[in-house]
Amino acid sequence: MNKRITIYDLAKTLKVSPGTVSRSLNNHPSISDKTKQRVIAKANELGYKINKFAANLSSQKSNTIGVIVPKLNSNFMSTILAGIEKVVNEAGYSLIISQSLESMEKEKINSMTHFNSGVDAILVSLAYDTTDYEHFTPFIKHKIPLIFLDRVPNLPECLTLIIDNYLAGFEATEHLIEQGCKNILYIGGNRNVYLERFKGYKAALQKHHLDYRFDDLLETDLDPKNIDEVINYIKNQPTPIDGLFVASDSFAAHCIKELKKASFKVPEDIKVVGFNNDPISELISPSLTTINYPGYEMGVLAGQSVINQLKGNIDMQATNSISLRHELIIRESSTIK
Amino acid sequence: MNKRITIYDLAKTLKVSPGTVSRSLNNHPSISDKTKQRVIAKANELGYKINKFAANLSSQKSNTIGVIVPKLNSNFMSTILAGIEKVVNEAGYSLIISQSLESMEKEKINSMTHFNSGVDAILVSLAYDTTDYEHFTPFIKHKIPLIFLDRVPNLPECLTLIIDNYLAGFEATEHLIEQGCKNILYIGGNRNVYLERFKGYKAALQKHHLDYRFDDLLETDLDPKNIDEVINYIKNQPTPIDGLFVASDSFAAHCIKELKKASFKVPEDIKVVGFNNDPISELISPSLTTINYPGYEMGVLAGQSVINQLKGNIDMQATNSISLRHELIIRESSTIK
DNA sequence: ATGAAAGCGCTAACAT
DNA sequence: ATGTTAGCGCTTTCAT
Repeated sequence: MNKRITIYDLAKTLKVSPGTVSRSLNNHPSISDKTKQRVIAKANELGYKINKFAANLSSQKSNTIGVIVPKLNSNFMSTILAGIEKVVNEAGYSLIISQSLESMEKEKINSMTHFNSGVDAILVSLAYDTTDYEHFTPFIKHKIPLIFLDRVPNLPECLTLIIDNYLAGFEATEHLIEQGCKNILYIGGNRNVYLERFKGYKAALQKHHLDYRFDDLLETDLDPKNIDEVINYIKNQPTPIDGLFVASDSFAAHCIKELKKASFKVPEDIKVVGFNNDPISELISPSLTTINYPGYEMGVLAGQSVINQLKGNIDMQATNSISLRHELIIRESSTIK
Repeated sequence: MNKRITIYDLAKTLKVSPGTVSRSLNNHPSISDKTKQRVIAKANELGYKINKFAANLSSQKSNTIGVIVPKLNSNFMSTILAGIEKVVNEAGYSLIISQSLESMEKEKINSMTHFNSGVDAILVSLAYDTTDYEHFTPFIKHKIPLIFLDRVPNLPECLTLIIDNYLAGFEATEHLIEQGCKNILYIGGNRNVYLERFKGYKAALQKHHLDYRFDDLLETDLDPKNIDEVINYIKNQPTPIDGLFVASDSFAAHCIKELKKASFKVPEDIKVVGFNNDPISELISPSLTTINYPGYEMGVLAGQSVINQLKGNIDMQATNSISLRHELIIRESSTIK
């Protein structure tokens, strides 16, 4: 194995100083074009490869951005990640991705790891579980850009990217009401984004003088294995439920499937609205009315924001919370022709 | 800002050498328990944090594993990634993930980046586009573990994780034949895994003395926007097509939807088999017969393999290709009760 | 069991 | 425009 070429080797063969080599390779303005060419040519010739370990140590930067998401294998999250990766990759950064698996403990460990690895910035979508934010203070103290997306905390120091979950929940619910539903059930969590959606749901019902319905049972984690409980609950209501606002498309799709099995007709007996505009929503039948959540755009925006902060392009003090536009997409599951 | 504590600070306050501190922190056997305790206690007290940049430079390892996938936002890939992340995270490694966006050029750049960043190992699923593998030779030359999954090249030096796409294609097609299909169309690519599936399809038809059908048109990249071409093709066949083997569930779901719109009956007129066992497959109606592709398991196995190689646990010379078990899952889209 | 010290390869401040 | 040099903070070999 031919040993690795360093800038010292280049310096020696080119009869210049290591500093000149370093600057040439980094396209430093104070080096003459001629020298730069020479250095670069020789570097290619000898197959020089930078040693990032040394560069990182010296500059105390890693050109690396950390990401912590609840889970990788969800259409929504992987779409966001795709957007982030595209933007930061183009800007010359790499992404270190870890998942909290919805556990605050793991989130803590992951953020420690990221901090220790010396990420230049970090993007986080919180675990469902997360109740305190102590584990992010190292980033804040060291002025490492910290951006939250989708599932965000109340930390005034950080940029957060969200949609208006409250309003989205309100619109979804009001749409059901407008379609004639009188007895609408919310299925989803009651924290963070889910809490906001729930609040929007309640507000819409109140506005229209309807009772809201929520059962602990239905603070499901939206895992398909809990579908039976939900269906049983629906079956056993004295006043029949005629509308469902489900906080995720995937779970909504499972609901529709099981409701059909249980001989409910969707949308005739029960109208359903989901959330996210997951690809699944337009493929099931009836196709699912849902809230479009611009995940890819959010990822792109997150990427751009973090790059801006790293480049010092923008004074982020001003904007510390950006809300993306959502949209109600009306399909068959909530409308009768 | 209180400046960062180093091992020198610890050494000074503890009146030991930096070497002792370093060894204590790394749980080196030749340090007495007592000293270790003292060092660790003081480290916690002063809030010592390791500087990975320095540690990496010194040890020339990063505790980092690179991953290149065609795209992040596919259910299949993100499921694999979830499996990988879980395993390597537990083993103390971080994942640097990048996407080639199905372009060999970007794959090249990404692999250079990973190489330069000093990843300890790299996992790759090839771009559809990739025809040569030069860009992986640096890893091989430097004996950096290189593992391919799903979309793999013919490189005898590397471990590859796959399923038997040929056999899966064969079984999917033979299942359609057994259900009475005489005129079966393949929809998918004709490279790499898709080529294998296509070959399996052809073999099944040959075995049963049927003609195979394949049109350039239908070397679609399985993007929903191409669905119209496919449907038109099907409509315009002199002998009606009665079976569809589609190389992805998501595209199969779109096919079914559009076929229904065009008043074809699935499965009565046309039977359909997909590929992957995407969550979508059991939610559409009719539910989709498909090949179960154990993505999460493949991710876990990839993670374990790479950890084993890094720890030198296993002699991987012997096994350089592992094939996971797939499974035909028969649902409504291909069977008439 | 511990200490001393030589790197690891690059960056950047300072000097020329 | 280029050279010099002092780190960056840790690991690890060699000595004790």
